[in-house]
Amino acid sequence: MENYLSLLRSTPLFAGLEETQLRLLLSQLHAWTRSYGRGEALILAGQPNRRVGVLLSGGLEAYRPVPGGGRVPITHLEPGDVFGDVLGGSSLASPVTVVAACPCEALLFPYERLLQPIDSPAHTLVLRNLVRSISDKYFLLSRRVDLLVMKSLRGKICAYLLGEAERAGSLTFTIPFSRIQLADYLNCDRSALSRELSLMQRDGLLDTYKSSFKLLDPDALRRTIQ
Amino acid sequence: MENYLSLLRSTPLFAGLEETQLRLLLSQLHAWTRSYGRGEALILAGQPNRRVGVLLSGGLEAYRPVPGGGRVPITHLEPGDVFGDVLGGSSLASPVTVVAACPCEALLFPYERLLQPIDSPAHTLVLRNLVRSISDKYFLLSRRVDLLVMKSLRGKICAYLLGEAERAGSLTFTIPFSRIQLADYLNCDRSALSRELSLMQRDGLLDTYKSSFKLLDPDALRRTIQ
DNA sequence: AAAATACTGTTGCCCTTGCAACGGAATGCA
DNA sequence: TGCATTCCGTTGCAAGGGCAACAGTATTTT
Repeated sequence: MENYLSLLRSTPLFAGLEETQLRLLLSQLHAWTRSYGRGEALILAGQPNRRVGVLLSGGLEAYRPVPGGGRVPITHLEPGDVFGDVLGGSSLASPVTVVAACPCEALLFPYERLLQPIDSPAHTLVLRNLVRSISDKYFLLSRRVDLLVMKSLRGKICAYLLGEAERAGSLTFTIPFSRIQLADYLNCDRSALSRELSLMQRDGLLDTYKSSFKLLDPDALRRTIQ
Repeated sequence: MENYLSLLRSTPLFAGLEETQLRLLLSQLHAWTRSYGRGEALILAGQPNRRVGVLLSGGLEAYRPVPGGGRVPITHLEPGDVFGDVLGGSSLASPVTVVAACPCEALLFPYERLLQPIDSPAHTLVLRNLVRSISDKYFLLSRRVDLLVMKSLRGKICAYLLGEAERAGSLTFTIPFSRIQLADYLNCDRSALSRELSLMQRDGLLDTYKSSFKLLDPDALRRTIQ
């Protein structure tokens, strides 16, 4: 854990803490670290989750299993990202599953510790950070809804790609999805996605090869989603 | 505001506070009350929002405007419900609009006040309540996603009605939507919704008149969503 | 290197569902 | 009471897109 103090201080949850503050807080929170193998679940949908975690190394995938075997990808998690925070306090079953995309290490601590009566400025700060972190997750999910409610497949694709371009700050970018994953993300059929991407290339809207995209006419894309 | 102290003490945000604590906290938070006329917006999508509100009387509608003129209903708010909490801290534009469904009164206070360094147990408690409140909103949105990703219209309807039946604790219940609103909520065409409901009645799955529903074969509904 | 597996593009079929138009019922306004 | 408006169910039409099957390429395994 010592090796990760500087990483932790740059995470959304522990931002703003001095190293000594952080060290003390971690012991107060009864935090520990654990390793996970590829494919191992850190949070399992359908089961309550009473811990907060911060990813220290590796990568995680968060998705929502849907009845019928499908899955709705939520997000990728990278070192420094927080997970389990949204489930806090509630003893309800988690709606999401979080699995290790590769061998990982994570910092964990019981959620109650965070919500216990507060006795230090550091604790206060972290609680405020927690609020921010959960809000961010809400916004992320909210953006998913934007895609899901688009009436046409092309609309979904346009909205998604424009968002990615904006995030990348460039019209040429790489998405973190394979075709299959992207189809899951957009909640559409894989072959239909391939077909529509082909048509969009034919229409001169974009170029794509594997996970690389180049938007040739972003204004046209914007028009199709109005 | 005095009239509403007991209501406030029963809200998710102020639960657990003594009356004197609450009175003091409200002044520390610089809280005030305001009235809104029917149709007036309390939060406007696209604009930042720096306040938290608690509805004291009347009713609110929260929805997400989507490019193209449509809207995605999020939830109804009733007295005691909190709004604006998810936007907290962030100065980003709000993704949701909250409007008064009828003449309303609301308690309001600046978000920063909540997040300022904490000096009282009451403040701590409210902050913990805030975390819970935001989490609940996340779960609510998450349930929306469950409906939106269903592949067939009948699946959406089944999932929605089963959820409402569970909430009501009965197979006979009334939904808080008109047909048009329900179509918006399920993100489908109104006439297609009417058609499918007719077919489901023909199939002996349910009875419906206006906003009243009676599920005749809940197991069959469960099977269709698998 | 060969074989097996996974990923992606292509295409035909056809069902679901969005769309538009219409009529009747209900509600609100004058 | 009469008129205007809104809401809801019905239906014909067209097409968007899900589904399945197949082929080609990339990747992994033995």
